[in-house]
Amino acid sequence: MLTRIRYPGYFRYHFEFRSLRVYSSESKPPAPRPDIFWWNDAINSCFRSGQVERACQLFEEMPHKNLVTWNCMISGFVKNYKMSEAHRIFDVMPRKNAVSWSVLLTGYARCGRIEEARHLFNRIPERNVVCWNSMISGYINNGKIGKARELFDEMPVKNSVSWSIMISGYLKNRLVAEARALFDRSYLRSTSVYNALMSGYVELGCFRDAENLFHRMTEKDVITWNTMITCYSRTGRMELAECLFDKMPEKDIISSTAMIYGYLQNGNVEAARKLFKEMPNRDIVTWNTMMGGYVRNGMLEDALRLFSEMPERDVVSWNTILQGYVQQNDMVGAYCWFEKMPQVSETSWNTLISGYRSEEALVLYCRMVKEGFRPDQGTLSVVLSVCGSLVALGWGRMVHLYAIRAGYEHDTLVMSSLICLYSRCGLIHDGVQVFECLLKRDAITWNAMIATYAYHGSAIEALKLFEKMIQGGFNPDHATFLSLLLACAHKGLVDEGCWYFKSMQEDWSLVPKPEHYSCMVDLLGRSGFISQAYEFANKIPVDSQTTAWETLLSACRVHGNLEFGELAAKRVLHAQPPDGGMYTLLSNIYATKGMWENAASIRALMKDCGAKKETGCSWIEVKGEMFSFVSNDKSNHLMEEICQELDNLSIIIEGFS
DNA sequence: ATAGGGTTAG
Repeated sequence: MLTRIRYPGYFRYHFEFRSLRVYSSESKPPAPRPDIFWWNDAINSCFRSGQVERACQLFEEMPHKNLVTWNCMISGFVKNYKMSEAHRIFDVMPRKNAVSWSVLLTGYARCGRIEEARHLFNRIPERNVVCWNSMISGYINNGKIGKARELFDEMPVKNSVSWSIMISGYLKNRLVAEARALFDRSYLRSTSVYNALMSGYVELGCFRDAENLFHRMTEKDVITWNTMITCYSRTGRMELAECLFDKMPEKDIISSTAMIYGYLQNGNVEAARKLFKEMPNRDIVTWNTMMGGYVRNGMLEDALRLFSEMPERDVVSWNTILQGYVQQNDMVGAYCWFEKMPQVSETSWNTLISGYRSEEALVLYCRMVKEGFRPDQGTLSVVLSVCGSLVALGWGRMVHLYAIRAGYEHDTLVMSSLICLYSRCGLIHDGVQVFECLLKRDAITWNAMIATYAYHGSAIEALKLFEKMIQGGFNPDHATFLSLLLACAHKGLVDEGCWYFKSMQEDWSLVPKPEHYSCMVDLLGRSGFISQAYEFANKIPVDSQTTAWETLLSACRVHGNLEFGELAAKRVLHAQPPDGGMYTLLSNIYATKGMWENAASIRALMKDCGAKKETGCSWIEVKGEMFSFVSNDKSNHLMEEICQELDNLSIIIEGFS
């Protein structure tokens, strides 16, 4: 039950919204003549909503300007990525203070022009703490942690913000030991310094450290509580999140949104919906969270309803719905939606491309470049994974070259996708080479390499690499354990698999997802532990059980287990639409037991409900062109030669075995 | 009251 909730963020937003409405009208400011504060406020509002021209117009019109007015102009231009205008104002302003310098400096740092920022810093006549903090933060955001530390040690007076910046800087670079050491010798420990360390721990997956810190803190503010709630909700531990949520003295919009996110992540749509409805005020992120949850839970209709109800939408809202269409495999719908979007971002393109598992994805990628968008890490990663599922090695290598040229040679996301591509194409060694050459690694790259070994049946290599990952101080996540379980399943390492399944929960506080349970069903089923596998399948939330039952059914087929085979089949065949492959499996189980009548009746049933076994299809890329083949397909004019070559290959392969 | 640095939700 929610009691009083305060939503300061909302009120601020609402106020800004009303201000915008007033200032965006073409009419002159109302009488009596507004004072200088009014003008400055108006200029800020215009800049915040991207109305740069209007802000300049007000600046020209205002009768008297003060130092703050000039600083507002610099800040406004910086916010709108207009550095040359910002610098021009800075040059011509009659008087400057520390604010003027630090605003401009921060602007340059945010554009990646860190040298220019440093040049400005050197010229500041009287530097205060904020100037120093701005420069240090600039270095950190540009990946220069060493420079940041140098300056940090040099600065004559530090405040608690300085410590926060430096500690979270180390954590952004995964340097946990350095962050901890700095925290230990920090003499100014405000709540926000604790918060910086705690949120860094959460970000890196050091949940135990975050928890310990949380319990040690005597003065907690809203951010402290929210950070810990986020930690629990991201890791699916909703009972703990609920406990904190109920206990915290003052909830805000962020607390509720974090809870909603957690509920949705766990598929608990009802709890999320309830909380969402109870919230007296929402800002736009809350709506997007709720919508994203609907989409992830396959409820596009509900997401669309919310989309139409929400008072204001941003590009994330549009992208979320786009993701919904893509997830439902409705690419016609996705494309129509994409065309309707008032504004698209790189993410929109990436989402659309990711939906196409065919050459169309590559065509779209070309169009994206042609329309002036710069492929980012997400794009390259998506395109590489499409190449992977097409086993289009030629295309993949081309994208690899582009990635190097565009400066993504050491990007962990892009390189991980490349490793996966090579893995899909069977070139494990090429993947290893990419992995070895990386300047830095993260959980994603480790996962990619572990998955490679897992998929190729090199279970021992996968498990060894996992050990190295842990020794390197990286925290495994859901994907890591999925690969490990898969590796164990392939090799029939039942004990090891069970051990990892336990460890992921007990040592790493990860709540298994349906796919982990499915993997356990596979692991146990393949090795003939059919009844244990059955128990695992029953632990999966009903909506996500189907795959597990399919897995169990095929295990029953292998081990000729009729009793559980029928049980599993019953569950699978309830699923819509009817799946021909499953009927075939069950019928085969009957057949191997000599129960021909049952087998025949299943075949008849299959015919009745119109289920067909999906036709198998394979394809190959030759010199950039894709050729696909289905059974009994004679359309390729080289079919005779192809069959001849296949015969030759079969002879060679048999010679090996 | 209006301008600058850090930590929390998609």
